Amino acid sequence: MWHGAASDCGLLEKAELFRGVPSGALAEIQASSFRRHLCADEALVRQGDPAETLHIVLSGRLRVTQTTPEGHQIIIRYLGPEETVGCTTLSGGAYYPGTVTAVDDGKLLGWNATAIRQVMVTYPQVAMNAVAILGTRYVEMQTRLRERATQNVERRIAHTVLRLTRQAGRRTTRGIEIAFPLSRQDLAEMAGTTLHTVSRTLSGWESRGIVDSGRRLVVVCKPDILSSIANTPS
Amino acid sequence: MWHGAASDCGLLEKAELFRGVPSGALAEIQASSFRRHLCADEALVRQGDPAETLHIVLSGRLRVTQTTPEGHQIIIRYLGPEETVGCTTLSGGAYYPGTVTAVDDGKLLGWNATAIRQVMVTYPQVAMNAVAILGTRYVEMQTRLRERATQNVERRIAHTVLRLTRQAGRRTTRGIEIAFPLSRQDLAEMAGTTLHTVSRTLSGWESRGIVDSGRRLVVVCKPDILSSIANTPS
DNA sequence: CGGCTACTTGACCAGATTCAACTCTTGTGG
DNA sequence: CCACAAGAGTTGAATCTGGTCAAGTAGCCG
Repeated sequence: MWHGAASDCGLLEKAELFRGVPSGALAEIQASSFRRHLCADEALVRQGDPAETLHIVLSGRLRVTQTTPEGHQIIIRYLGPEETVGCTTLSGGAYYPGTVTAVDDGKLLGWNATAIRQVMVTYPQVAMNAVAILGTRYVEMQTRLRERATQNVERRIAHTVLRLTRQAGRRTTRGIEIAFPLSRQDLAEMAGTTLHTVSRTLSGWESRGIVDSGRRLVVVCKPDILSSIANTPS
Repeated sequence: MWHGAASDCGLLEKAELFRGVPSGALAEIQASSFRRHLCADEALVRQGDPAETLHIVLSGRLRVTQTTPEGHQIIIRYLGPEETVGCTTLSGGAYYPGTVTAVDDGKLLGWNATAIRQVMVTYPQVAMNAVAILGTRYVEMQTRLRERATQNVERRIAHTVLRLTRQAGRRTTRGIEIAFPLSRQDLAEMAGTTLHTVSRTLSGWESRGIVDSGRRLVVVCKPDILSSIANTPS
């Protein structure tokens, strides 16, 4: 669907950062960009490095993580095609707050900090889009923080899985499948729990026929029941 | 210090949203604004209402909260002078994700959605500032989420208190005092715990001479020891 | 003084983490 | 092609942090 669909012109027009920008401008913007290929498990930016580039995803999927000094890791989010990587560069932060790693092989388009900031000043629509992107992510984080503070593990895992189906769900005969490799550990780092608890919870759901999961795979068979779990007060 | 210092001209020049904007532009921007007074405990915007206005704080302090359908509340942040209220309006969200209430009496300047979006398009610096503000808050939320996921209660409370001293700390003879009324419940809603646990924790610190707290009051006597608590792996 | 709100503290309990042992997949190299 | 190592997942048992319940004290305002 996404893969290979991007011809050489029109790479930018669908990107969330460049929506609504006139195509003449897009050509000029693209002229200042560079291409980047990324293999699975390769890091694009590292936590703590100076924030010097911004990328948009053309194909593939990336994972954004943060690691504490003690070595605990959490997953901030996954990014797919059309999305923006390295927002810190947009907002003028000095260092990347997290690490971005490829989950699949993928292609990206990149700009350095000064180039993209110049683009924002020249084309206000890009700046407006940037505001919208960051605003959305900010609210998303608020929601997750609230979930973490007020819900028990099962509900949080349910929410996490549902969010992922919305973001990267693929219809199959068995149900909605999360379209990239996702381990118990990954889910745990998103929901703020341990892989053991995730495993137990998925096992429970599996015995009730709500999900069908395997090695690095989750398929939601009964999304409605999962939503009701996600929304039932503990 | 802040109170009353703002004369009629130059209200905007210090606001985080309008930094670096030429003063001619500021006058024009201010012309499209309206004033608003707010009494303690009065709500400025309500969670779920259409996002129609943006404000900046001239004086006083505000609290941003989110409430779940079940009635659990969390505190997203406190806002003081120069800060921006209702960022959702900037980023084009349809509804306010949280409720903003006055902690003290205060004065604000407001714009409606179309006016402020027009300002951003006309003066790219404002849009750039908006990107910076949202970027900072986004990273802040990431940090809190990570804390919530990886640290025990005591560390989280310590971090919360330290953040508040940085944001609204006032030097006194006893130590650094948080300069607005702050109950155990408030701290609990920020650190993601219960007022009981906050109370117990503060009692413990008090007996060690680290803090000195009373009814809706927290004074940090030994900030260095508190930092070490905040940064010691559990 | 009485009523209200904020705060404190003890006892108990439970959800979730930790520890530990084991199984199932998958991929690799002899 | 099979063996085996490494990675991923499962599950039971013990433990414990922090929440819940309950009862009481202290400060504030009309």
